[in-house]
Amino acid sequence: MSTIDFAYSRDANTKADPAAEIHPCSACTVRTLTVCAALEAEELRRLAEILQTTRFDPGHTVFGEGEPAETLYNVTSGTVKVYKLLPDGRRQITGFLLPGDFFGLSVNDSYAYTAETVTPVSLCRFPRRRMEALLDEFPKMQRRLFSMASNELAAAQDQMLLLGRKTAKEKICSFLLLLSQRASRRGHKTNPVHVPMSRADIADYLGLTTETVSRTFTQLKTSRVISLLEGNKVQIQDMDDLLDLAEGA
Amino acid sequence: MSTIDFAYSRDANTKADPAAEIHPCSACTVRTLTVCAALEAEELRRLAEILQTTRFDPGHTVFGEGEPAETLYNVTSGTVKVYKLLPDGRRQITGFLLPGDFFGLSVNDSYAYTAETVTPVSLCRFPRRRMEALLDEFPKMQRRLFSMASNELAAAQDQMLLLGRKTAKEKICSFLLLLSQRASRRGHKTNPVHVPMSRADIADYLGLTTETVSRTFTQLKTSRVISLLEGNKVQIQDMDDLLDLAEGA
DNA sequence: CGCCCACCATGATCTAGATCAAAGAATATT
DNA sequence: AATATTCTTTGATCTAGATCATGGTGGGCG
Repeated sequence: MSTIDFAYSRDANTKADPAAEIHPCSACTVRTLTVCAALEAEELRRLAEILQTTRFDPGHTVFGEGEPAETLYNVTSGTVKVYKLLPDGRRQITGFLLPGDFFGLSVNDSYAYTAETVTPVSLCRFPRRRMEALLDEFPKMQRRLFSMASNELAAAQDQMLLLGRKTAKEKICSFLLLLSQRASRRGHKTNPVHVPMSRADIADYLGLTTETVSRTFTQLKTSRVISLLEGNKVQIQDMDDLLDLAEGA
Repeated sequence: MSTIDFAYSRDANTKADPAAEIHPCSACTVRTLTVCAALEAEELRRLAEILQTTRFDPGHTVFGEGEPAETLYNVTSGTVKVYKLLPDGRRQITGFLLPGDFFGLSVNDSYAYTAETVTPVSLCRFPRRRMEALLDEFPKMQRRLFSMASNELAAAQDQMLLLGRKTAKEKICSFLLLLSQRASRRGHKTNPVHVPMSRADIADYLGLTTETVSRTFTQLKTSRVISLLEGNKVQIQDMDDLLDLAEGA
């Protein structure tokens, strides 16, 4: 959910084992190194000790809303969606997690949302109790975590503005812009931007229906704002155009 | 934005001076005491030193989006709204702050939203730099702040579900329920619940128009779910009813 | 006391986006 | 290669809530 600047950005290309197999996670250790940039060698060694990586297929539920929150996750590769449901099945996706993002943090004892993989995903697991112990020992990590939560909060407020007040077209443009910006922060190319999630997922993220998402994409394509490329890529024709469209300016 | 459980809950009834007058804030010191429950006497003394209280009239802008974030605020009495604007003036209120709530925290150097008073308000000010220094010294405060941010994040996700997927009726019912719950957590009576903000503010919080808010209130009144009392109070007839209506169950 | 002005309610109408329906297009399965 | 399955696009229609318009109401102030 939170995006962090990493000194490096390539993901672990370890041809990892099928779902649920577990092994130590060296890539994530490096990530964590950056997260806790100021940590001492000893502290890093201790952190690395508790890290494990797991690989999941698309459509796998990592954890469900209400389950006891025993693990903090970091995305090593792939995309994860987190969402909340209403009793009748209406769904709101509250975030897409990309490599480098953390999720599963909870101050209560249970998860407040469901987390599900969108693509094949590698996750680095931080057992909650051991993580908390580390936090007590190393205030710098605490601080970093707080700053991550604050960033997420700011993003959440942007999303509220989007959900409450933007039109369908503005929502789609904002979404593409967001993906592009996040790609840039992770050191990937921002244009064309990779859109790994389905129309239905985009709809549930933006408070729309799949039909409206689809129609809006064709509309943007027709008016030469974007073009749709092979492999779920979207080419943005004019970034400034898109920026204006995203804010209704 | 965040709600915290306080050992005590009555607000400072000090007949304070007109807008912008400043004096030491003893009530807030007590609040902060609870926030940092585990702090030592010396730590508390240091905190009390940096606190100041200011009183504002309704409709006063405490700070605007984009201004340098130099102060963290705690609501001593009254109600504050925080919102974001689109270039053409569309507004999304992202939260109402009640006594005990903090706002104005920013990891960046500028505020991400505008904060404006709804009722007469007393605010306790925490200068940012001195606050940060204290946080460095006392990790427990850092921890408490993190937990507050996490709670706010969970609330933000609930609000996204509301904005993206709920009907007007469900939104209004959820809103009343939220006010009631927050009143309860602050040790006030939960029914009838005090609704200090205008229809327009409620509309901008729920992603509706004033007309729809008004219509929905009368609709709920007609169907005997609530009744509107004197002094901006709303009597909830059946709490369970309301809870079902809020989730579309 | 009564006038004003901002808030609130309610009616009439409109429309963005939902819903319903069905035909392509892509991907997986046998 | 043929077939099932799921995702996407597009069309036709409907509707919740927006917009436009107007009158009611209550609290502040001369």
